[in-house]
Amino acid sequence: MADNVVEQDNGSRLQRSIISRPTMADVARLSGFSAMTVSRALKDGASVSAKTRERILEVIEEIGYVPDLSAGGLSSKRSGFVTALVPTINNSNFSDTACGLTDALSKRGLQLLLGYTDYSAAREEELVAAMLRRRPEGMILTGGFHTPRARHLLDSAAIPIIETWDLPDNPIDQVVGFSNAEAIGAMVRDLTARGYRNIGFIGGSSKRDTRGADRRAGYEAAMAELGLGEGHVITFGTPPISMEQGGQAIVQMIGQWPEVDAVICVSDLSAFGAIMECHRRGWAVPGRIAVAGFGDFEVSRCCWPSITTVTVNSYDIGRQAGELLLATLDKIRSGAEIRPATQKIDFKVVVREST
Amino acid sequence: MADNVVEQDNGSRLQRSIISRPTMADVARLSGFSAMTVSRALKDGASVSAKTRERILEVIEEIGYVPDLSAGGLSSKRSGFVTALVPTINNSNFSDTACGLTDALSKRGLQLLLGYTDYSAAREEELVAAMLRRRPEGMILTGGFHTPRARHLLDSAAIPIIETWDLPDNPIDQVVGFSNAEAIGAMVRDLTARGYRNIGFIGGSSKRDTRGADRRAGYEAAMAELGLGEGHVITFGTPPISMEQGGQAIVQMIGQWPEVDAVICVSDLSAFGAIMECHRRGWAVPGRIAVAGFGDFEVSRCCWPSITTVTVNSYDIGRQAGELLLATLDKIRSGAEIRPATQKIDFKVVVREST
DNA sequence: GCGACATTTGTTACCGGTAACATATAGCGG
DNA sequence: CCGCTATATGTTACCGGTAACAAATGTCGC
Repeated sequence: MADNVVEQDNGSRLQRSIISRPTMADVARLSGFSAMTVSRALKDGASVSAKTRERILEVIEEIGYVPDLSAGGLSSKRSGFVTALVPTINNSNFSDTACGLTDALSKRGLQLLLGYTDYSAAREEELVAAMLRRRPEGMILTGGFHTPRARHLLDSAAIPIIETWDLPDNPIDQVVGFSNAEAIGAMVRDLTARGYRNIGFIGGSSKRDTRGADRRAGYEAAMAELGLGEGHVITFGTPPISMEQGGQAIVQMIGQWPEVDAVICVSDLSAFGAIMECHRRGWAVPGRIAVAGFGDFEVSRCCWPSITTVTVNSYDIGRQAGELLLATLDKIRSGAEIRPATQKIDFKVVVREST
Repeated sequence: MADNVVEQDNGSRLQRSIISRPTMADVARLSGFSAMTVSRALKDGASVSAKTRERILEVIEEIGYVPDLSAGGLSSKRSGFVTALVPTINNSNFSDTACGLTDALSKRGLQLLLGYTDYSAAREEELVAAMLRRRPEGMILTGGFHTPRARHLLDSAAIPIIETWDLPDNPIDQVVGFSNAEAIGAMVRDLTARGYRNIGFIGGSSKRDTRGADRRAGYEAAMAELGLGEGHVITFGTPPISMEQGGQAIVQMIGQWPEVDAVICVSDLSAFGAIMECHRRGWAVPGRIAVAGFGDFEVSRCCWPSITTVTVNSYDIGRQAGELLLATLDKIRSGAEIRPATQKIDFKVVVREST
């Protein structure tokens, strides 16, 4: 695919505007007030007469002044943003969480700066270091596993940290999450109650996806607890989880353990891939084999058969984390006592056609 | 769902560290060098003796100094980041573009700051304003439609702007995209070549998704050109496009025009929803009706029947936009002439089982 | 019309770095 | 061992705002 480059003729915007952008001093000079008054006019709640503010805003509009937040932040020691790190942005669970965060934080004028770690603790470490250089007022992380250096950086950052989507054994600070192991345990119990006895599990082979690993552990624990044997686990490659992996895994599962009558997949995406592969091969779902997923993705609601899954209010994880962060910032400012706490988020097994 | 709050007992990290973070001056004092030398030690390519740098890095490590980029940027007039605005992050097309951008930009140490507009020009305007206050070195936009105020802000920003995923009639600056109308035209021709004659189109009713509107226009143009009549269009609600909407739309399509033998959907997501609804109702795809989508999402490759679609290298849009931005920044710095250009990205109709 | 107080505006210093220029030190050929 | 150049380091000013305090102006009751 050779690229097709077409010249345009709209002049050169950039060369026209070599002159540097107007600053607050320019506004001050042109309006006849001091820079400080201009600064106040832009901040609501400051004491500036209506007339003055009006005049200043006029000048601002006229010369197209745009305040520089990094200069302001340098002086006021408030950067005005919060960082969130998620494994991947292309996953409705995490993007919903990001939306919840944005909504909660924007109420107080805080911006969200998003980074994605690609499920890699090393990249998380890099991002933590890179983000801290911009002095976020708080940080939201996904999961409880971090490199020692990342943890050290976070520990000395002196800003509120919230870990989400998990219940870490040794939390840094605050937590908004749930137990992935328990959630899968609930799914195992639900399948058992419906009469399935030979329940398998399909998940990633890597430990990079720690929530995936927790889910597998939850499966194994529940199987043992219910006296259903050691279980049958098929693993596939590294995250992010793909649909295709689910398809391959279920073929392997049935090949290896034909007696398996139900499979729990680490994610709806792999469950979907598994179900589609079953269609292709003429294996009825749930007649020949039942399939359940995790995460309540849109595809599970919409596909046929619709997929039994564990639903978690992803948006709410973000919203609650955002609100907790705001509350913590308030406490820091007011000098109130900060008590690290864990907010547990509820999950629920949603039974659909696939089981 | 009541939230379950559990107190923890890990001490209060935040209250311990009220003391302000170390600055470059602290490093300077402790290492016995001047702040400027510390600054140079942290910048590669600067003339600092190996011994000095080593000593300085030692101190930095010891006291946990983290440089403040906003202070540095204020002085050097280089913020070190670029902003990209996408309609939504929860769409593999745009998130792939974001990955391509990240990869291209990180080669030169630029960070990507992502914002999502929710397909709203008003929110785009807000984001443009908010982002410009942080002085990005460039900005990547999705599509060519912006509010007048957003356009004005961008025009006076004096930074390179790249519009993507579209070929705007009146571009701001540089463009990396393709014609959505042409792409759908190619799909109409492909279906025609396969013998389909009554081709319908399913898309959003809102103009917010301008790429969606372009695709519809491309459909209508191609139908007229091929003498296939005015076509049959069913619209559903506002973006983001959901799978469910596709399911509802195809039922309406068949109800209204039973003679339709093929449907093009504005996105693979709605195509998928449509196909699943057909399954449910026992309408064979493509026997009773053929269904095509747009965007080559994973679900189309994996589902059964797999979905005929238009594939665009989303990652490459990002990568190329990133590289173009870097090249433009170089030109600005070297004073070379900047010629706004449009880089056309290729698209391709991928025929699969659903047609 | 005066003093007490509230409101509005100005001044100065500083946030934490880096550019630009000045100066000190090292390396090196003759 | 000198003088020249290259390299290493220091000094000063400034980037664009805001905090903190000072000063001026306005308001109001008596």
